[in-house]
Amino acid sequence: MGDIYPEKRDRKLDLAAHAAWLYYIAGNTQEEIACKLNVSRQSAQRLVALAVSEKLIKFRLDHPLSHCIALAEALRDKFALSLCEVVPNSADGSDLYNGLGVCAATHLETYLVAKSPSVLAFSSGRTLRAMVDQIPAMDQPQHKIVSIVGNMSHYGLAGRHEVVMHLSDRVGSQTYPVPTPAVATSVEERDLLQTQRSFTAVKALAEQAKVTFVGVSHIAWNAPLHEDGFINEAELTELIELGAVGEIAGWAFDAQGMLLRQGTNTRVAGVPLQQPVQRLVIGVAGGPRKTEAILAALKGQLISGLITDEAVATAILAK
Amino acid sequence: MGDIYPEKRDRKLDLAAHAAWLYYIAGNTQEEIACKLNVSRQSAQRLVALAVSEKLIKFRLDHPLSHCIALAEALRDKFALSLCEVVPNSADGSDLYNGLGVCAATHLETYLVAKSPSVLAFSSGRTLRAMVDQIPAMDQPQHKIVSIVGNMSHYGLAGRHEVVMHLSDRVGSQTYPVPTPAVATSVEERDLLQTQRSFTAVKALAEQAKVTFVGVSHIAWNAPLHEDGFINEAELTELIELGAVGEIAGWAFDAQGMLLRQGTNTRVAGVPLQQPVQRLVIGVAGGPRKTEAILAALKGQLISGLITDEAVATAILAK
DNA sequence: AGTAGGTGTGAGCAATTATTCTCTGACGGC
DNA sequence: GCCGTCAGAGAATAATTGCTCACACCTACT
Repeated sequence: MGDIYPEKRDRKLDLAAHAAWLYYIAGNTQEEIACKLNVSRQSAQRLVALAVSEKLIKFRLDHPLSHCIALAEALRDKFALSLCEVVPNSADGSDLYNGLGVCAATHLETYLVAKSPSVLAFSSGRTLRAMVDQIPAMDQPQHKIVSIVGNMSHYGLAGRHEVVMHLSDRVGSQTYPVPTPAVATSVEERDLLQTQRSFTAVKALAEQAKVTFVGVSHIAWNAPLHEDGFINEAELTELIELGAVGEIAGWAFDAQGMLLRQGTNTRVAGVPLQQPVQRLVIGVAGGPRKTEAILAALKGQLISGLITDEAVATAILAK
Repeated sequence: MGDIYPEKRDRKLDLAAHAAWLYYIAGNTQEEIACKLNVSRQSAQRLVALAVSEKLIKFRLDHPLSHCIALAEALRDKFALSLCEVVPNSADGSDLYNGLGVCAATHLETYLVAKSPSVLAFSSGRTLRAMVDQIPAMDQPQHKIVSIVGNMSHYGLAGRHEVVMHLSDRVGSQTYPVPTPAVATSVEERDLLQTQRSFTAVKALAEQAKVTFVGVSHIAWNAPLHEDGFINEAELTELIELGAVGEIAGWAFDAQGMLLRQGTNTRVAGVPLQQPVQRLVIGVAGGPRKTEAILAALKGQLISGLITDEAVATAILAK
């Protein structure tokens, strides 16, 4: 009688298929299915579950973003992120800042439109600037917008990719910029800057920020930190020799995401990063050059949220 | 500002896609989704529902019988059937009786294995005989097995495709055959037969049957009713001229499924059919020749359940 | 033959999901 | 500019679903 076993199992799978059809395709409830198939409601439930676990019924997401969603969820799982978004790459690779900006902006907006006052913190950079450019004008004076990074170069110029002032222009919130260079010329200068009343206030605010948006940059010969004049060539060389692969808000870290204890990191004038980060810090960054830096930031738990592009997400997951 | 509308809608669809992904593919609960997407639980529910209604998420049944199941459900809907099964056609078209038999037998078995006594009624014919052949031996004396159709030809021979005696042999139930010809030679003979004690008992039982399995046959020059000797050629010709396209348990009906009031129908010696049928009467029939007869039986509400094959189901739905 | 282990079933209950209702805020017409 | 209408969000509630348990049956092993 052994030969009736597989047959019996087949019959059950057929029934399960039928149940799954009725449930997912015809939209019946399990009670209706039970009735139609002449089984108890519990059995109907089991049949549906069986069909799912046996992969008799397949779910397919028919949406342009479906691949990105899958990547985002994979990243979220792998690095225990509170938030992860992956934006599609346009075919020609242009327009990346825009895509990231739009995506990050929608998240930022959810905080901005809230009526209850929040503290929102930001680093600077091209990507965050693209985000701010997507924010429509509004009037939300109840929020506090804090910069966690000095935005002047050594030469006193305002940084090219200033974020917080532009944002506060648009949303009318109180702003707390950090009127110092990103990297002080000496440890002593850094210490001095950090005793300033304005800096301690900013630091206290930043530490209670509901969310912090940060850029993630790579460190190499074309590093933005250098190109934008925040560090000089010698400092950049030193960082590279120390193994730096990326930087967040001026703080350089190695391939494992560990913040360096030497080089310019001894003189960064901004609010320190937590490692591992305890609050919601969303890294917004994309582009193949940044892949290693972003991966490192994730490994080192410097960020708890990530908004990136499809190519980077794919590359990170492939490692 | 009109141009932000479609954008807004897109964003919602993106979100809905994400929610659906998390729900159906990642198996998250709606609360987890709500948390991950930073929306309320209700909104998450709405997003999932939206994704389903917008067909963002597709369900596909990956099962050999999936097409048959879809056909069966379509038939069930169209003709308000309590039960409908469609069995696949084997590539070469052979083996149809077997397929129908196996399928019908599984339904019959569910009644037979029950411990509480039931009355089960049957007509006769090749297809039902194939069903009975699939029933394993068991010992269920509590049931009553009733024939609703006379099973003798005019010449006193037992019908070639006798059902109830074979079934009772296998399951050990009490049997109530109808020891008359299927069609009497005259109205008077029919009336006489129907006053017999044995017939009235059978009729009473049949009318309380939990389920009735009937064959559905076509009426044409190669009609089983004629080939098996239940009616002669003149009677067949008459039926065809009266517009008969099919027959159930000897009762002929036209293309609309209306039982004829003339011809041999005035002399059928079996239990009458209800029209429309109120109880569970399962028609078991397949093969392209029977398509019209089966369709008519459905239209005329002579059966409330159908077990047929894929080709017939497809043909019926195409009409 | 009797019993232990496994498989499947139904009941009841807990968790999840769907629906309904109400409210708020936005838009358009007057 | 004001009011009506209406979409969208949240709360309450109803319905559905999933889980756990206990029991029954069946198998296989002693």
